[in-house]
Amino acid sequence: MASPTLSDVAQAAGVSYATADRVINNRGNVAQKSIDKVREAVARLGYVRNVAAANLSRKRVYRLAFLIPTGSNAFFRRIRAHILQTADHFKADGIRAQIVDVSAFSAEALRDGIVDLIRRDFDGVAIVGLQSQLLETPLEELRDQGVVVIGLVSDLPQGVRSAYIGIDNIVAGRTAARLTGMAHAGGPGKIQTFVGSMEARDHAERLQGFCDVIAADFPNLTVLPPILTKDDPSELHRATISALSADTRVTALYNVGAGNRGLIDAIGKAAGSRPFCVVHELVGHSKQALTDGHIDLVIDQRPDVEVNRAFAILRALIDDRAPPPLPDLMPTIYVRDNLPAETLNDTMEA
Amino acid sequence: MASPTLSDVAQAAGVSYATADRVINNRGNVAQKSIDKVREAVARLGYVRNVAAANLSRKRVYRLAFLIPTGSNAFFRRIRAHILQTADHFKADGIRAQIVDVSAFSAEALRDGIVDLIRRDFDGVAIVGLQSQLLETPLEELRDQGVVVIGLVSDLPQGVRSAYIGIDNIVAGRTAARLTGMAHAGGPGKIQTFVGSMEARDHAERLQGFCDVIAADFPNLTVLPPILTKDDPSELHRATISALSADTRVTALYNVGAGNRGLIDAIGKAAGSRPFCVVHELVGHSKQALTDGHIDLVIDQRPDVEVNRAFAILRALIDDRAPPPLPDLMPTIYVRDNLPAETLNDTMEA
DNA sequence: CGCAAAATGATTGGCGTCTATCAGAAAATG
DNA sequence: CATTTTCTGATAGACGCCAATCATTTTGCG
Repeated sequence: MASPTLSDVAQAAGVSYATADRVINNRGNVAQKSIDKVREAVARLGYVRNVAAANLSRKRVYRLAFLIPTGSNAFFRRIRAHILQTADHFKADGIRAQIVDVSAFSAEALRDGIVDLIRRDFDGVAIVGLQSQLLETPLEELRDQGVVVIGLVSDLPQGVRSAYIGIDNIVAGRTAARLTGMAHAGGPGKIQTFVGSMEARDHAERLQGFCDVIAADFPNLTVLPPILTKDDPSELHRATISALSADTRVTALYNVGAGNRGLIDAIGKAAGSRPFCVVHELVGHSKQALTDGHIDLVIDQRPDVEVNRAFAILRALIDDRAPPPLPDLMPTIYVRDNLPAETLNDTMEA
Repeated sequence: MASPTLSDVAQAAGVSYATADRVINNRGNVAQKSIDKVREAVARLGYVRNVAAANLSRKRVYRLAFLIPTGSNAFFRRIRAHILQTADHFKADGIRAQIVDVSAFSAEALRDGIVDLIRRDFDGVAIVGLQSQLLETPLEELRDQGVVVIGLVSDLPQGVRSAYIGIDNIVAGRTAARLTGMAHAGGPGKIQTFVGSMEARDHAERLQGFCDVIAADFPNLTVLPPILTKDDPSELHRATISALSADTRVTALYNVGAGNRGLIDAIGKAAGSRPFCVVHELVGHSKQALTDGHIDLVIDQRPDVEVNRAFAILRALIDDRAPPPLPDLMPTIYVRDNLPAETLNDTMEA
């Protein structure tokens, strides 16, 4: 009934513990015949290495770093809170995780942040990345030191990271479009879009996906050229007001980027009926706006799920074993009725 | 830099290892003064018990059972696959999980299944439950043996389980209604609903939530009385055809229960434009129907997430410690654009 | 004060694995 | 065949914690 140990395996295979150990840890200097005997015994007994004992014995400590942009962005505050909370829980499993601040969206700053990591002896790092060649050399250096690197939320140059954890932003845009299209019930419409910056890859991809679906499946709708907002709430506020008051009746608004507070305020103050509104990321104010009926949909990338995955994947990569079965990550649709219970979001509001 | 051990704590507190151990394991026979000293040292050093070492030492084995209804239901096949996969992964952590079959939706059979568990020495069980008083006595007996019991997907009588892991079906129904309402864009409409059985609590709750939202926020829409289908695909097939051909133009279909294959077939064969269609649970055929454009939305309860949670919560309850931070569980909305990548679902199709 | 009760210290033998060492046996080599 | 090379066995000390024992000290109380 009890799980077989490596001693049991050795005995069953008719070899010594030392030989069995040599086999399962690939230490070499073992005859093929012995390897086969041990493998057979492992299979027969259903031996599985006890990771608790293994980690204890080899004093495994996972030192993880999360490179996260600074700034007051509500979304990244959410990410940070999740990381800290998860890190706290995993302390008992020998995992130390810390957040390293990088100034937001500057390739140079990010490169410097990565260079700093090199001397700090981590086992794995998760980075909110950028597509910049500046990062490639330092990331290669990190990797050469045996540090596992993954992209989080926003991808790194593909050659130098072991995994990317984040949603597909084309899918996110397509999803927004599908629902916006549905909400027109076959009638005509004009959709005003807002982007923070067309250089931001996620923004561009979302807009791309959005336009693709509208063009393909909703010929009755037209997508107006995006208004640039720099993710700045006051810019959005202004742009929203002008979109609402334009003669050409806009039937829907879709903000690809951040700064939703401005959009929401503008809508909240506007009189009469409003267009169908879709934004990204569920945070304090977007959630409130859903509840209040100021907006209709929020497409969220579930940073909590992403952080969970990041921890699990980092651990798996460091141990060089298969990650546990984890929920898939995809853009999640919130309406006012399926909002998650209050957890972190409220405390985030401040 | 290295984590403090209990010996370090004892030393820092100026007591012996034995006393420190007595404190952190609540063994009693310790003076308050010593307790305080140890607590202070723990806080000061940031001591966290090494669970790997602890579990190793106490030979912790988590024996878990999942009581799952038998039958060819695609949803439960999905659940089973996830359980087996997760169980396999956690073998290395000293977790043995097995699935125990119960014949579907019979309170008597479920009671017998629970009674069988009593003699089988599990540490925790997750049960796809029913609201039946029949279950209370055997569940109490289980609990008295120190077995942790949680409800999964469908709740148990509340007094006798430690947690429930599943979505709120009222929320699920409300979500379906919100989107169905949106899809009418303010125009008039008639919605045909289908339920498996009004005795099934989840069905009743979904319908309830659905009707509530339509009544409150979409006065232009009417919900037709539900058609009973017993979750039988051929019943649904028939009912769908008649709903589609009725003189009174139906603008939306909402199936609260299972048997979607019949509904999908009927729609696929129908000519011309079809009503807006919403169903529950993403499985092989509902996913295909979304992709093919036969239906518009699938509300899913993410059984993979549920199973993940079940394992984590059971472990936490057995160890009497806080569960790890986990993603919230809520009805998830799928359109054809945000479908998860293929994992289990395909193999499930057979 | 004296005695029982309560509290503490000191210590031990695991748990299953890793890592290392060393002697001895088997196999390959010329 | 002797000699080298390759392989094997036996063993031991960690890792951090648990559970238990036993001797000793401190405390409370009459």
